[in-house]
Amino acid sequence: MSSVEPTVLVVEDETAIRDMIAFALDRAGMQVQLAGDAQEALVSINKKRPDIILMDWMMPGVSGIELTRRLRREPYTEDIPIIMLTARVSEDDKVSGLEAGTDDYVIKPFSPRELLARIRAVMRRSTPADNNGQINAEGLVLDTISRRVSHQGEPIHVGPTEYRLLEFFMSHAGRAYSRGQLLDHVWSANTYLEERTVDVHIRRLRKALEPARISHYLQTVRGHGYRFLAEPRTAAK
Amino acid sequence: MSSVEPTVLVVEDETAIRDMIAFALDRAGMQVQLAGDAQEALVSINKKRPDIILMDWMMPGVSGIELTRRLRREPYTEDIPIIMLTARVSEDDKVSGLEAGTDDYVIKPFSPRELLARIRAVMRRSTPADNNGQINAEGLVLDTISRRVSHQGEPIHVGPTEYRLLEFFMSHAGRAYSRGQLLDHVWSANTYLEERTVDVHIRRLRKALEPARISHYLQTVRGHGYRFLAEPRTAAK
DNA sequence: CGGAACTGTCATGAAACTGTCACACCTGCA
DNA sequence: TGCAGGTGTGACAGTTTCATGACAGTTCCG
Repeated sequence: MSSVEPTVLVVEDETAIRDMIAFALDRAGMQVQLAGDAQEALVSINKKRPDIILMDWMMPGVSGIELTRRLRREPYTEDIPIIMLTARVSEDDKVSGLEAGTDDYVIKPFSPRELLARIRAVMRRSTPADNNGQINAEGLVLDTISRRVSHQGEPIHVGPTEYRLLEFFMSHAGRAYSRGQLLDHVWSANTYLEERTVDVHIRRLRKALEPARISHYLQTVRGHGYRFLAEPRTAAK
Repeated sequence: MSSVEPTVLVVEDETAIRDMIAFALDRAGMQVQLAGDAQEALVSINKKRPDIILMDWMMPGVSGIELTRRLRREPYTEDIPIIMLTARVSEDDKVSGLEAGTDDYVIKPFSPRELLARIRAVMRRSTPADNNGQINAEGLVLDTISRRVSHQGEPIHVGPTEYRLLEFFMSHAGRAYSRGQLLDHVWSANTYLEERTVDVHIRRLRKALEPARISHYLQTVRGHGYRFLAEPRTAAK
C-alpha cells in the first residue's frame, strides 16, 4: 500500500487535546499538522493537502460542521476524509454531520488507540491508491487533471455533468447515495432540481459506459438511490 | 456491548506460549480457539468467526503480517480486531505492522495481565455500535454505507422493507419484538397496517436468507413476535 | 446566424415491491 | 382425539419505483 506516512490535520481549539492527539499520531508514524480554528485549518490545507482531517465539532468561530461543508464544496479538498471529534451523541447531530460530508465520528472522551483505529479504518476505506490525479477502478480510469475518462486505454466521452457525477461516484466507490445527496454533491448547491433528473444523468452515464460493457458499475439501490461499484472479475480463488 | 463471552483466536506456532495464553484467556472466561499457523487460522475463522485475533508476528510459512493483509481483504474478516505478538522492537516493524491493519501489538515477553488488558481495550474500542457502518453477526454483514447485505462474502438481495427490518433486528440482536413494535420501528409512523403484514415480511426476509442457510437467525417468539439471534454453529444436530 | 452539444423535465411501460387474504400447518390443551 | 389460536406459505392486485426515449430550452462555439 502507500508506503509514505500519511499526513493528518488536527483542527481543535483545546490545546491539551490537540497535543495529546499530536503525540499519539506522531508515535504512530504519521505526519501531523495542527490548527486551532477553521481559519488556521484552511491556511494549513492550502500549504499542504492532508490525507485526512480530524476536526472538533465545536470550535470558536466557524464550527466544524460548517468547515466541513466548505471543504466539500471545493474540488481541491472535497475528497479529504474527515473524522469529527464530538462530545455530542444525539441522532440528529449524527445525521446532519453525515449529510455535511463527515466520514466518521469519534465521541469524546476517546483513547489515542481508538483514534488511530478510526483513522486507519477511514483511510483503508477511502484511499483507493496513491493519488496522482487518477482514479482507477478495474480498468476504468478517470484522470482529474486532463479531465478525461478511459477504459483499458479506450477513451470514453462523457458530458460535463456526467463527468462530475462519475468523479464523485468513483471517489466514493461502494457507497450508496440517495438522489438528494447526489444533487447536493454533484450539482452546485442551492439549485432545486427534480430528483428524477438524477435518473436521467445516470442513464446517460451508463450509456457512455456501455461500449466498454461496464454500465453495470452504476448500480441501482432500489428505494434509495445509486451506488458505484466496479466488481472484480468473478473468478474463483 | 456483547455481554456474551468473547471468542479469541490465538495464532502462534510455539506450543508453550500458545498454552500459556490459552490458560490465561480461559481463566478470564473467554472462549479460545487455537491455531498453529496461518492455514489452521483460516480454517478456524471459517468455522467460527472470532471476536478478536492474537497473532504471532513470526510464523513458519505465511507470516502474521501477511495473514493480516489477507484477512483485511475479505469483508467477512476485515473487521476482526488483531493484536500482534512480537519479539521485535524496532520502530520500522511497529509502523509496518500498524499499516497492515493491526489494531495493537504486544511485545514478548508479556504477562497474561498485560495481554488481557490489551484485549479488553481493543474490544472496548472496536465494539461500540456502528463500527464503520457495518453490523456483523456470525458472518452475516449488513453494510449501512453501501446499503448491502452479504453472508461470508456472498451478496444477499433484500427489498427496501426487508432491509430496514433486518437492520433493525441486527442492531437489536437477541431482543424479542412484538408485531406492533416492529411496525412502529421499521415502518414509517402514522401508518396503520395489519399486524400479519409483519409475518409476511419476516417470511420474505427468511426466504432471502435461505440460500445462505441462515434463515433460522430470525426466530419466532410464539404468542409475541420475533427475535433476531445469530447462533454459533452447534456441532451436531 | 446556425448547428452541435448539453440540460432538465415529462410520459410511458416494465419491473419490483407492498399489503392483504385464504388456506395449510403446527402447537398446546381439554 | 379434536379443537382453537397462532404461524407459515403461496398467490394476487394495487402501488411504487425506475429505465427509457422524446422534447424543448440553453449554451457554446464557429
